[in-house]
Amino acid sequence: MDTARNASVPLYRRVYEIVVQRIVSGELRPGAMLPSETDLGAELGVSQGTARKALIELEQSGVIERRQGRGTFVATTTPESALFHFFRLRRTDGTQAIPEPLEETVRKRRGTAKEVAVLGCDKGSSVFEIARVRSIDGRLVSRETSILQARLFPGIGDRGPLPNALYTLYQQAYGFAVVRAEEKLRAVPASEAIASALEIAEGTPLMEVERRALDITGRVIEFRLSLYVTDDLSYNVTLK
Amino acid sequence: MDTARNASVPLYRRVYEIVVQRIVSGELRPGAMLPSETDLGAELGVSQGTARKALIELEQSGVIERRQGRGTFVATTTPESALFHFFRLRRTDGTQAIPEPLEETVRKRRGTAKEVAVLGCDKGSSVFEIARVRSIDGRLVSRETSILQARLFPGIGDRGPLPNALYTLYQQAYGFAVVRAEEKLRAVPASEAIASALEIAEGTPLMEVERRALDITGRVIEFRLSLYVTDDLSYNVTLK
DNA sequence: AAGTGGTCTAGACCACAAA
DNA sequence: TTGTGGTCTAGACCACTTT
Repeated sequence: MDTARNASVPLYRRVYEIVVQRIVSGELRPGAMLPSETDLGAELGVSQGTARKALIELEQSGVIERRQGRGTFVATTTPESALFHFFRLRRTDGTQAIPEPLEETVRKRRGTAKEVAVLGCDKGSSVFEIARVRSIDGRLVSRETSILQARLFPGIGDRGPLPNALYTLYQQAYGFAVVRAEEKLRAVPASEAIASALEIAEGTPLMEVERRALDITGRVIEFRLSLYVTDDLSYNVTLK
Repeated sequence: MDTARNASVPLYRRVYEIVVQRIVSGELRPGAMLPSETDLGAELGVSQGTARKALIELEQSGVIERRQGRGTFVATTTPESALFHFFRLRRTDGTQAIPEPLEETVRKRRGTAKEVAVLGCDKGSSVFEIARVRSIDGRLVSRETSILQARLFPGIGDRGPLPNALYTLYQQAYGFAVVRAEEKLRAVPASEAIASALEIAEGTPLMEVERRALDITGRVIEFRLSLYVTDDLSYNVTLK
């Protein structure tokens, strides 16, 4: 911890950034165990308490997971957590609904102006478009369209059927862990195309969710537009 | 800190609960200054570091606010923070929209079965129903219906026009601070009554938000059903 | 100058999980 | 038994705000 000048940035913050760098660089992969508080502190020349504070903040950011007696590990996006953490639909009785993918198309094309702006890539860049229709309890409930930078996800179109939880695939096959998502929700009428895809009447109210999925560094990994039929379902949020 | 037995609950957690009790009991009112870390620790017989940990968690819960050099204060629901913290609508360009109340009716009646269940009061209890229509940028955008236990909000119907930010009123006039809200969102068609109230076509897709507003102790203070026109607006959320 | 929260240290002990 | 995270202490010093 002696290379950087002070600049009034707290020591524990530097420790935080160093650990993030190790994860981003691939030195620490998802699921890997971190050094203990004592060892990390010794290695970086800070006290155990300072290393601990950094680890606690990393845990609160969702970057790592800590378990008493076991150790500290780089957070893993399991299929379950990825699917349910960012999937907010519940049945009206409050129970978790499990969405099953039914149809899926993947194609590569040039990104629209909005898409490249959101993804932060150059104008004219290629993107992958993953479109899926999903059902819950045997009823068609959603159409989702995910846009990815083609440069970051080579060959994602040649893998055959994609898993239910795309975020697990992003992490395991491409090393991008989604830790945050920003969403904009609106109520919109079903267009003719959507209505036929979801077998509902044209004009049926749908919940439109525009999502930006971000990695540790704040980069937009995926830009997704979802449409949900909320007859028997609701989108649940807690504000604090 | 010597009265309670250990029971494996951390000391800082007890400090946390003691401070919450002082706020709930009215001993510490919103805006009041708390003792310093050192004084609080000395008073309760714990170290400054332990008192500090409790205060940090209280701050993360939104119960208190801390400012270096100034002190620690019971969180105040200002009209601005109350209005914007739990009001998630933004214009499509992302700028904050300011909702203006247009019409307002307050009436007292028996709570429905669902209402008394949500509010946790006895069957047949009286409730206040506050219905409001709001506009943004001169356009009608929402109809909100808030349900309150009449027992907890005496005379709220006799105050004349209510302020834009109801949560500030709840806190300042009745001592209930809303610190958390749980919401269920759906897309629904406008009924005939709603359509005429909001001057839109019947069947127009609306965003329906069912909110439970909770105080520190987790009690439901208000049960609110809102309907929003999301033509030019979106409901913004960040998932972490 | 005095008082506050913010950072950092060094060490002790407890609770939990795995070998 | 060993190693991990979790709690708690006592004290030092820094940064910020107010008087």
